[in-house]
Amino acid sequence: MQGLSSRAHAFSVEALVGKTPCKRIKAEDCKGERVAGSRADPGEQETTTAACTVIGEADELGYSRRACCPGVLGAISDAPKVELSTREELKTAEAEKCGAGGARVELQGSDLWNRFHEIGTEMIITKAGRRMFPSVRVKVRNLDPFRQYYIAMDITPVDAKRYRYVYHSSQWMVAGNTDHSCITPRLYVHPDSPCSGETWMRQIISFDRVKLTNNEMDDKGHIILQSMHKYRPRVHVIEHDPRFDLSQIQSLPAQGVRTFSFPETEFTTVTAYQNQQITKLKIDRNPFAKGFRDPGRNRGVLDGILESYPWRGPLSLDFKPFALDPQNGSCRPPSSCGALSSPSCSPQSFPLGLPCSDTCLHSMALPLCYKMAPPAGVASPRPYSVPGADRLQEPPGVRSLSDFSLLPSLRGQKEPDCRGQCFQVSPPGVSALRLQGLPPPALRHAPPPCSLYSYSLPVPPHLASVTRHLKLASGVSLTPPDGLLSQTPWHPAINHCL
Amino acid sequence: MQGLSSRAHAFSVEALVGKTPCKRIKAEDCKGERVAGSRADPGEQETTTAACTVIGEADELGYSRRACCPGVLGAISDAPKVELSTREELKTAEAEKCGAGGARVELQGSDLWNRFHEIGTEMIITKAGRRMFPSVRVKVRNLDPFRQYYIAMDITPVDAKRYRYVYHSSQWMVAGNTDHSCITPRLYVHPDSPCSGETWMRQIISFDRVKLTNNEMDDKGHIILQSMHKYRPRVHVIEHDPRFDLSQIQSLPAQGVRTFSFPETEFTTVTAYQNQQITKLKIDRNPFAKGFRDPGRNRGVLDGILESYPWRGPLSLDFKPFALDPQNGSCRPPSSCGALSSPSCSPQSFPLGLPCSDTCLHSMALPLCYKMAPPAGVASPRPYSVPGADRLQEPPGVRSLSDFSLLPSLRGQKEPDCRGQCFQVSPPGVSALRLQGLPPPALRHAPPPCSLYSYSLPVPPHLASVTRHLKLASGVSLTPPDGLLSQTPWHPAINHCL
DNA sequence: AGATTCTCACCTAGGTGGAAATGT
DNA sequence: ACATTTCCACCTAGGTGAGAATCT
Repeated sequence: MQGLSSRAHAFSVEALVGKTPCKRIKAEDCKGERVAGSRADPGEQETTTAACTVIGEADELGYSRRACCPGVLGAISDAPKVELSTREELKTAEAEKCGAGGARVELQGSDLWNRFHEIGTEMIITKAGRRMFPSVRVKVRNLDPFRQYYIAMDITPVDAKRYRYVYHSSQWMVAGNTDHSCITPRLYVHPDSPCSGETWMRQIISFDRVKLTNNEMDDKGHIILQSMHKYRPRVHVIEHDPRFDLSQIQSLPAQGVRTFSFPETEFTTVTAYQNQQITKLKIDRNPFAKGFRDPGRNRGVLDGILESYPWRGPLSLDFKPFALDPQNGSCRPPSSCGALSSPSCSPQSFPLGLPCSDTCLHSMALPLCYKMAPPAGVASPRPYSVPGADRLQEPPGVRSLSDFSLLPSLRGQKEPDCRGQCFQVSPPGVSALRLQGLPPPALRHAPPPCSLYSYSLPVPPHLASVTRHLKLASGVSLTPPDGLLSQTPWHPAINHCL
Repeated sequence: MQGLSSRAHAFSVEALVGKTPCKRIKAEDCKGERVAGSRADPGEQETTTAACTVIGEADELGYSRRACCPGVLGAISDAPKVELSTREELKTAEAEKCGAGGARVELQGSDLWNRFHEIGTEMIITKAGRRMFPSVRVKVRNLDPFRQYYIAMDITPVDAKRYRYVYHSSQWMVAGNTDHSCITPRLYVHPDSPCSGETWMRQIISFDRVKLTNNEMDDKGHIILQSMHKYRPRVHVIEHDPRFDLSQIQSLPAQGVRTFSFPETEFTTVTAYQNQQITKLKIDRNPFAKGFRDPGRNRGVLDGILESYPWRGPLSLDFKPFALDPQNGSCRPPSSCGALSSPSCSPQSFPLGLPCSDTCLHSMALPLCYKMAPPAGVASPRPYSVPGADRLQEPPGVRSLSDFSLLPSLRGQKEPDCRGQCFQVSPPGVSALRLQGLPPPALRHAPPPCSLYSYSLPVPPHLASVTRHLKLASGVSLTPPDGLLSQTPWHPAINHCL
């Protein structure tokens, strides 16, 4: 708890008691203003949720025709409201097919979105721009493999209300009205655009790099939102008409656009987190917030040394072959590995039995592998995160070996969007390759399931630095502590004494 | 010198004596095999060099028709040879116009390329893939603004020889023959492709993220080369025919391709640097090798403390508004600032008069500005590096205010290629914005030339860690040293005592 | 003996929430 | 009172050459 903001800590007591599902104002239908669309129907797709709004195909009215006042396009405060069902029900909702043979978009990571949604998702907005967490990731189906498409995202207001968080009751309350009508929502075109339907469908399309800002004068292309308002992202699939140059596309064309939104991606914009449960979940799941996870905070040097000690003897954890889902802050075994642990957890969460963030182990099942020297031929490639790696339940046929028959071409990676798939987990080339449909041979040729890459146990930098520079200053090599800290402490060659 | 490899140090003595221009085997003309092309003519374009080879326009023979044996396409060992002239002469060479109204490609950073070329450029290749340094960056002119183009790069053998570096004479000698004819060179398509001529021409097109590998089984899309061979990169401008889907382009189309190469970008592949002068120049200029620059290496804690002391009193250097050219490892003032220094240099290079890497100050002219609190409205945006920022002599009209009249659209940035311009210097959004042609308001509204963003003086991590964690361990705040180290040591609020 | 691979310390670059400071 | 901004420690991610180990 010490990692949470003192304000939230002081005022949001009720939020801490049990599951206390935040009494949210409302959860809306996906139905937009003048566009055809209907609420998502539950289906069998395990972890995806989609609500569909069609522009262009089912309704020839173009977005751009209404762009004079697009700010309220998504405002659906007067539309029929639907109370959110439980997480389990939402999890099985499925994207409705939009027109015969039309594109189908499935939200990836809906588990995580739903965990936030239950509490009441908040997104920080800053003047400089802040990424979303979770970010919007989708899978698209039913595209024409040979057509070119743009895929884009925007964020529309859920209503015309301003909200205020009441700490005493852990609730968001309406605090006033807002006129969004003069604000043109910015369209974020996915950097891979344009791209063939085949390529889009082969990858997870990620909007990781979208940034939100409250700076109305923003010139960096970020999505401009107002703080303390409710919004929902939308994903647009835009057929590329070769007659027009859409490379500078700034608003949706009048035709050939299919729009999708997902109720669980609704969020409230804030400049500082209001609900402490949100803070906690963000810290637990966002890899970049790892520094705020409980066990590691504010420790002294001695604590650090103790925690860094290789308690399990001369072995280091081998996580590399596991697909790390950065959106979850956790990793999963690529095949049939059993056992337990996560690089997200501090070392002492295992044998020392110290407390670990509540969410940090919940989905983890990693083996404690003994360190093995990586074979020369496969040491360098980093983990290969298969599209849908956070979806263990992905239908196996989705990515058959035949998908890998294409030769890799050197299409420059549009990174580090990683073509939407890996978010700085796999190296750029790996994802580019994936885009091209060719897996590393290590995967094509049945990789040993629990092997072989040494995971760099996060050496607390203070320890490394302290020991290293005490050494430097004194001219004396403090071999034992340095040994404790190195990734391969028993390796005779690593103590470079200066 | 202590940073250099012991082998090079031991054997390459001759290379250390004065300028000793490496007696290179040969420097070749740009003329390729069966394609029209001619050598670059010197011109008035200050720092760019280009040799041009045309495929498609002037010669309808397509690359792909000869792709059965493309490995030797670029082999020009039998072509007329031209001794390289001095750096100054090369600097003024200009890209020849390829056909009436045809594209013109200019190499950016030819200064740096030439410095390497004089010595004999080496590029490390590894199994995992290694970036090039310098990387290929070009500016394209004379495109049809309204047409779509792909821009791609490949690397072709200069000859069919294998080389060996003779340390005693600091020379590369032929060590055997090689048959490249069976190897299809991989085509790296710039990630921004396809793009309108207008957009291509507005940016510097960078191939920063290209990686070279010696792994013939590479599946990550890197360019596969053989070690100890000579190569030269080529840049291709490919007209996009909307009738064909080039999104999976793997080899050059038969028509509509213009190919350019630059003599000074020739290099020899190595797995470890052979010529110590190359090592030194790489370390001096590549920001990622900063850790190997002389002054900072292998210092004790006391040295570090001394060096970190703000000798010029309570002021911190303000570098942020200066365009940092990562390819040069140096920065330049955006306007008329005088004075001197570079973030590449350790602080003590100024008042202490300690030795500094020879190249690290040579082009620098930075003012010592007193720290000013950044105005709230402009603090967040990072420095705005204008295309051609490493070209002070860029014709001013190249980027007039009228270029900035476009509205920024939210085209997702294809980063961190930074659309070729900034290489992780400016934030992605800034470069995206730049792409869209709209500068930050701070620039539109006449920014004070020498102001205002605090540059994070590189606090030696050992010092920060030592003081921080001694504090943590003892519970005592070591205010003075911490004050010395913090970015704003005189600010009362930054000493967070834990 | 020479070429290659591997691990490392040390960088760049930038994404987190906390907490103090600052608006409003 | 509360919203916002700023700065910071602490992360992730990954690009360097050095140097030892290993391969050929």
